[in-house]
Amino acid sequence: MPELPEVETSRRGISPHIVGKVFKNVIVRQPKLRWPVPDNLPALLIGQTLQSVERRGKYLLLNCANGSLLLHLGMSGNLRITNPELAVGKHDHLDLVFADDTVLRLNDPRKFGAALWAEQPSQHPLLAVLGPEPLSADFSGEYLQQRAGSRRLPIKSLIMDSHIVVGVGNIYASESLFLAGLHPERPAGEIDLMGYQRLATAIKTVLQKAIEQGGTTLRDFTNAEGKPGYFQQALRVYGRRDQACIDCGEPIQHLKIGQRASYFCPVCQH
DNA sequence: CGAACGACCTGCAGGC
DNA sequence: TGCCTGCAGGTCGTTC
Repeated sequence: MPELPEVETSRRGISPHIVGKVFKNVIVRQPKLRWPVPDNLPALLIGQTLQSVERRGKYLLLNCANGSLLLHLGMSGNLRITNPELAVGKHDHLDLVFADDTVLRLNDPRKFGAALWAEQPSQHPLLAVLGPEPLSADFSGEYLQQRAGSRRLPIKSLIMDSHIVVGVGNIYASESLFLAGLHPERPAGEIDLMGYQRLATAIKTVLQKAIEQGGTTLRDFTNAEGKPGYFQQALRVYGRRDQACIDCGEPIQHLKIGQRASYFCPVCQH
């Protein structure tokens, strides 16, 4: 489910229900996620007040006075607000129960997600190495060009590297490159400053728009809502193999780049 | 150092 | 209906 807009949407969705409340119970049903869920997580959280919910890249930080719970949703993770009466389903791995019986529940079929503890989140090894937030002023064409140096890596792989910039997943990478008119296989070191400025702007535009749309995702999310989401209208290339380019009519092409499906217009992108 | 690739895990669609 | 293959929003760790 999640790229940055989906994680941000989750953050905004859960915050009002849980911030300021006291952890009453922590139920770990499946500790084997991407990394083991710490044994002492209940002891760390119970009795603490949740002070705020922040996002860093695709991580959510549930901040308490004694440290932060880091949540990552992997490929298939989902958070929702529920209550102790509602039946526990398959892949409901973690429940955070608050004093008023509000429950924040993590469901993650593929178990690529994570629930970790950090006393100082910014120092945590997974967070300390992350690149800038794409919507911040730190992220610019100049920055991208500087990080690209003379690397031969395909540009799509570069912008999906969280050490370079966080939050650009497989869908939005294809979409951003289309907006910027850049071929996804272009070696990063070959792109000039103007190209990088277009790309940085495109990434910001695509992510911002997706957040505004509520970060709708591909299958599940839209079905549950019963509405056509952001993607049906707004995806310009992703998943549109052999369909006409919205700008020039040429069939959208499909490639594997770094093991990931990539979509682009061979006429509009160079 | 950079680049490529396997690994983690489940569910689903499509072909036979 | 059932079996098999390939594919899916992420990203770390290993190898060359």
